Amino acid sequence: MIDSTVLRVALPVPLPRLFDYLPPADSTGRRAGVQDVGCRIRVPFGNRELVGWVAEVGAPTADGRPDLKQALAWLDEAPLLAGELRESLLWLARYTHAPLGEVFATALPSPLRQGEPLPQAQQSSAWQLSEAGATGIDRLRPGSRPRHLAELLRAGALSEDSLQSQLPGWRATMRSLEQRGLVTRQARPLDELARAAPQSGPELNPEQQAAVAAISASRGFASFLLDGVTGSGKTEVYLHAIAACLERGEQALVLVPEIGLTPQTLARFRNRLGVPVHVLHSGLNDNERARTWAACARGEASVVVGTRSAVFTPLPKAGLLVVDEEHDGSYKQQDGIRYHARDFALVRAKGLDIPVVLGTATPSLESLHNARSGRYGHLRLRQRAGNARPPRVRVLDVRKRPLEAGLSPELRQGIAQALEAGGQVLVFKNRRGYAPILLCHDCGWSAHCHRCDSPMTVHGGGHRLQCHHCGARQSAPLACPDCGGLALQPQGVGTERLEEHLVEAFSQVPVIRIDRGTTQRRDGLAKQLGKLGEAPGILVGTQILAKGHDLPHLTLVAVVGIDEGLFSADFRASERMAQQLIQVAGRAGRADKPGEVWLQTHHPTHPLLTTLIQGGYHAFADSELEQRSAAGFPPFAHLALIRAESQHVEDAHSFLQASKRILQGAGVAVEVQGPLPAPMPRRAGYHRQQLLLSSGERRGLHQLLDIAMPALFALPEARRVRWSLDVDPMDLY
DNA sequence: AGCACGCCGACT
DNA sequence: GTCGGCGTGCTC
Repeated sequence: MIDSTVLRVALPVPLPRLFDYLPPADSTGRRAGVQDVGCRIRVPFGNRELVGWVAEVGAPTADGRPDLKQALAWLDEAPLLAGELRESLLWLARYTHAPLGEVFATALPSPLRQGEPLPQAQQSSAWQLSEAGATGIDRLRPGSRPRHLAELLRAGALSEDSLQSQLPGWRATMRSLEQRGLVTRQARPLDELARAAPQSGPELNPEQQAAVAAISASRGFASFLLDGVTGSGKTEVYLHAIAACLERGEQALVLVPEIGLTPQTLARFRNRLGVPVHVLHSGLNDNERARTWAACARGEASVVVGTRSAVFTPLPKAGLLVVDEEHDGSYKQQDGIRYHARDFALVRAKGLDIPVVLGTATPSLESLHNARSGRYGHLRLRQRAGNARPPRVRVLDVRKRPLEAGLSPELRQGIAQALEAGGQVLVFKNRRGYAPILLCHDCGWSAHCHRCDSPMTVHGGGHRLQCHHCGARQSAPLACPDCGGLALQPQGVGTERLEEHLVEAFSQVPVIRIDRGTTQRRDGLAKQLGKLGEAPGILVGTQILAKGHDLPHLTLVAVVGIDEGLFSADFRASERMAQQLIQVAGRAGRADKPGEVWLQTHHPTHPLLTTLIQGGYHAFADSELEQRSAAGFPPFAHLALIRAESQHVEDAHSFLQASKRILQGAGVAVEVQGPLPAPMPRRAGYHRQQLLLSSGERRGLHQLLDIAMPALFALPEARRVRWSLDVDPMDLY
């Protein structure tokens, strides 16, 4: 009995417990102790090997088995997950009621998860313009690839990693520039190269100054809702607050929504801050992620901009967290560990004892509620920068009006006028594809997905069918499968059909459709928008158009078909619709050209619309918060959803039934509803059912889940279904 | 989640 | 005669 120490290890398996091991045999004389908590370790598990994290070190538990296996090897000298990040992840595991090992696995880039050593400092070389390149850049043909690459480098040297993410396939172009002596390769560390004199930005207006002052004045943890109308210069506020943070030698982390991370945004951060800006998004490869993670862990990276998962970046010298567009739904992970990056950012800021800024023009009702109740500082920016005027909103009542491709004659005329006046037009329709339904006019049959029981969307001008829920594709039948008739007609209007119609009706100007179908790549959107230039033209698209790039020549935004959103069953549908409407409306008009928003609807007197249009987003939010309060929905109640899916309905149902018995037997006052069919009762061949838990007290909800989750894992019925728990579900799907 | 063990159908 | 289907049981 030389060493009775036991290592309690968190493993990336869906089992709600730690696993005990004897410390590995170690020739270096390493003795296991509390200092090893957070180190990765390789262990035998069943008949395979896993990488786990030492969560606790201690004496063997009384009920533990006597025949412990020995761990195989240490993978870290010093803990990889320590201090604040470890504490915050422990919190996340408790909050999501998920196995700790799975939470750790979610937080780490995959090479580190798989046991690779922490990468060394950035060694990849960087490229910069030579003197000849800096002077000769204007001689490169505008719009060409070499010119584009040279423009990227004009802001300062770039590492090969960031080139890879900004301009895939850059190497060939770079080689030709190198042969002409326009660029040089540098092996020096990127930090030295990229540090440039920060450029100054526009002068801040008094509201922006007040916001920056409030953020910079806070010592220790403080949370702010930066509630600023579109175009009010929230980014300027971030930049000033970050600059102040950099001056103190501290790190800043900026979270952005999935489609908000554009090369333009990055260039702006790089130019204005004068330090390397590290990027983390889904397009990076594993090694790039691991390198950036390591650079942050060592405190070498001072500014990180990233999407959802960047919230797990280690920040030993943290000074500021920013969550841009905090209302955006992409911050919530919808599978695996269902965390909300905005909420977790608050936990991290608390743990790091630094300020966190949530910025948006359309605050989530949760954040607004927190701001109003005094939990967050409420910083408001009411003015648009540069004296731009808010767009004028006009509601078009289309009841009884003849519609062509869903457009009324008035709207078509409005578009024509805007184009004639030299402006650009955005037509917003939140429905991809040609038409949402293929209907047989003879017998009433309509095309449904076999695996989802939901209508298939018509694509390809009427020739193809696609299920937007599971991705299934097939060609459209020529005759009705039911009655054999030839009267199959696409019903309703999607962006594709709108595009078809607009191309025909406005053949003299370019019509560009932008939705998930046309814009796969990250830089694709910029390229497509570039095609429009400054000349009159039409953009047709879905919500992907609601944010991101500046469209300075846009004078008319036409919103078509928001009526679906007015009557959705989901409790967050109104909020989402209002946010979408405000965001897309915010695209219209800049300083020199006032913008207009035309809203085509069958429900011009719907209270939601009238409140939103007459009173703006905050008036809408007031009335919506009242309704949430009355109906017992967030932020006035706290929800958790247990979902189960299975090939056989009975399996899902009996698991949830058994779960409900356990939940109700726990003696905690939490309302349990269900089992009910989920709003998409069948998806990709699986039957989906759910159990909704709600409580006025967050504490009670968690108490119940603490008691019940181990029992749910142990249910024999659990093995026959795919199930998950979602604390704070975004939608009840 | 993986992975093995285990007992019933159509094929080299 | 086997290869392989997925039910069920376990992982310190």
